[in-house]
Amino acid sequence: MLFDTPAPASPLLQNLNPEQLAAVTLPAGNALILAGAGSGKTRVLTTRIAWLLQTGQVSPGGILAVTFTNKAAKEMLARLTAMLPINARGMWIGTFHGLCNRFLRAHWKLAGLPSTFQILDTQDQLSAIKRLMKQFNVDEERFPAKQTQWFIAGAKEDGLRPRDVETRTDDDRKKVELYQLYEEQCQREGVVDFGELMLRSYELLRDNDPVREHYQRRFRHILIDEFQDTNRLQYAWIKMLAGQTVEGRFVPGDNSVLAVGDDDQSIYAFRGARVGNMADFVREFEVTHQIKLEQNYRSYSNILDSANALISHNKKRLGKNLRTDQGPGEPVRVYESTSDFAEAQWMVEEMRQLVRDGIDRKEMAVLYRSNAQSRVIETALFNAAVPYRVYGGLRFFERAEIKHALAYLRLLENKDDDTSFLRIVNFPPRGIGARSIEQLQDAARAAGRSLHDAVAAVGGKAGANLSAFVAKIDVLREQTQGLSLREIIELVLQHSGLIEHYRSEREGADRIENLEELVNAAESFVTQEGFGRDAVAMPVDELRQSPASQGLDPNLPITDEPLAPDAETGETMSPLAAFLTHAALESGDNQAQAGQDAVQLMTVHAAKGLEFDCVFITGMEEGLFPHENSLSDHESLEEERRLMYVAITRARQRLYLSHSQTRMLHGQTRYNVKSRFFEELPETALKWLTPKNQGFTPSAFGYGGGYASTRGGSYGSSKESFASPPVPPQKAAPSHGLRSGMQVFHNKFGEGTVLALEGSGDDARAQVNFPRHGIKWLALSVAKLTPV
DNA sequence: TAGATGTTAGTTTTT
DNA sequence: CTAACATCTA
Repeated sequence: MLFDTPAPASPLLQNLNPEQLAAVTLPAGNALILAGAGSGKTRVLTTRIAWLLQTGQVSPGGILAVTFTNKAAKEMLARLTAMLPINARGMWIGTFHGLCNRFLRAHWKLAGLPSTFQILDTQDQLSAIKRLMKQFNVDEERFPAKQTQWFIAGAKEDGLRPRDVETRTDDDRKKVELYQLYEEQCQREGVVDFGELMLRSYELLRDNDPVREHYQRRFRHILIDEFQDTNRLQYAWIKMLAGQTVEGRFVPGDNSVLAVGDDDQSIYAFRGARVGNMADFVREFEVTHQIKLEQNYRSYSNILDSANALISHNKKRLGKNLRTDQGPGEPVRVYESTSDFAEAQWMVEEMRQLVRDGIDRKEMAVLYRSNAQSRVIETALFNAAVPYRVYGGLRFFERAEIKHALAYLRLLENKDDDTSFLRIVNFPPRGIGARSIEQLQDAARAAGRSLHDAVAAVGGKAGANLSAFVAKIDVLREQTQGLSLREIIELVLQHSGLIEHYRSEREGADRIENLEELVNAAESFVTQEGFGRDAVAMPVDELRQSPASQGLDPNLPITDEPLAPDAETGETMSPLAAFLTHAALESGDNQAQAGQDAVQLMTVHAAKGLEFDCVFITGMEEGLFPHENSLSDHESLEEERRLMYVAITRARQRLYLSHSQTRMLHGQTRYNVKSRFFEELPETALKWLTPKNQGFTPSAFGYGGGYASTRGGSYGSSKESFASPPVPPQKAAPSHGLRSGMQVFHNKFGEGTVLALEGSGDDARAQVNFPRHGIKWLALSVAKLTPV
């Protein structure tokens, strides 16, 4: 046996494999768990917490467990309460942002925030930035608001305030200036964005010794899920809670940090995630225990072998190999189609067969690299009347009508929230146009006040209209005092005129339905167990509670110390404030019609953490997957490979990979070669449904005569080849005579390989990989390319 | 102020 | 090719 662990004494520890058991029962100290896909990571994490509690090593108040998504946090909590009859309230289990919010609600004064601070989501943040840029006459051509937003969010992810950002160019300086102005605006309005929640919490911990020491003493065990996805700031935040930096050197504290992650599943570098945190963690936290969970309980070995072989092409790895006790299972099926249309058509037929073989549609997933690819697939499924569900897109709290209603509610809470003010000042229309608003903004700027407060300074008809609006809000605020959350929302919906407005709109019925759903959401928020956990701050109560009062062993070490200076701020939030927080931090499931047996469509990113019996990975082409923007540098190509690794490991039983010779993109037909990832998969695990290495010959490879499907295996077998699907108009072969995969010669760059072709006639372009000069796009009307 | 028309970009995304 | 956005005209 690998680990010398005592026989499981507790029923908690039964049925754990040796590595899992070792991880669950690790002694105090810092440790890293490398948890492969499908290796029972969540189980280990929750059992670890349960075991710590049950063996009296820690009280619930001493636990800090951090995840990235609300879903993961909820699942952890649910599993934990199923394992142990404990009061989960004292535990800090939640997302980074949820916990930071909780922390800031408790210490708002020390953090320099109003007690009613509101949270800006990404949309709100963008509109706040646009407003700011207009106000300061920033050229939006040179500084697109989106880019400014990206810059600010990126800086915060790295823990940088404006003065910390290095500037080289004038553009940099301008961006930093905007960052500074944005900060001042947010501060004035009493709002914080997602990054700010993290950064403020971090800075308060860093700058306030009593607060930091309190929480350091309190959280004996810190557990972090998906550690490979942490950004610089999140890692720094953890260090703040679990150690000291002495003369620039980090010294781990005496609490225990358990980081769980998988470097091979790091797919969020583009939003600031830093896999390097894993190696840094091992070094800086002087990790003595590293455990690899490599036993996979999800997939058959053909699938795992494919995943292992693929990911072995990455250089930067901590090293890990998944294994399973299940047999080889079915081969990984590979299909080549002539067009994206045909690819979708084939998939629909295949799915129908799977349904006939008794597979639930909800156990089938179609994964693609980018959202744009879903369209063709949706059309094919729709035409074939196959129920499907697309992940992604607007979530409940992001819908316009919901955001409008929330803006009213937010203004009741915080009158200075100008973003909310502007959203609804003329919605529904009440005769307040751009001119009036401009006047108001000028007045507000002059007085250094919020829009709400500056209304009195605007005269004339505009002023009257504005005053009427503000009066309405103020009256609503009065009227809603003491009402229940449900009553507040109902009253606001009525008096805002939103319902009425949507009633007169053609497409309004859905929106009204959603607004009614908002009342329900609030209702269940109040009654459900969710209330009071994530959103409401009650740290003072918790802190003053002794472990004994939580129904635990009174001999446990007391970890709850009296709180730092502004402890008096621990008053419970109003249900409205809590609900608004909830709305901002948890944009709502986007499970529109959950429960229906529908095929699941989503990007590979969205599929992380999920699993399905049958998985189709589509669009396996150079330029798409790996994405063309990732081809130029090694780092991002490795991330693409990890993405493919994530995609493969979603499948339990059956995996399909498909690629198409042509694909409509941006309204033009592109000619693609199959993905390089095919070359990185083990031939023995694959089964080519279409002849391998079929060159690109549009006319020679038609529809219908494709292949005789000879499925075997667990789903029974079917023999018939497909009925010919409708034949779409076939594109003529391109006139330039080039094909993907061809070797060509260029006068300047020399010999190269054609990777992709797009456009036709004068617009035709070719993407060519020149070994000495890299990958280039060349306009065929200009560049002379001769086939070698 | 609103609807109409033009313009432009177009990976991946949770909080 | 679209969808989202911005600008223009009734």
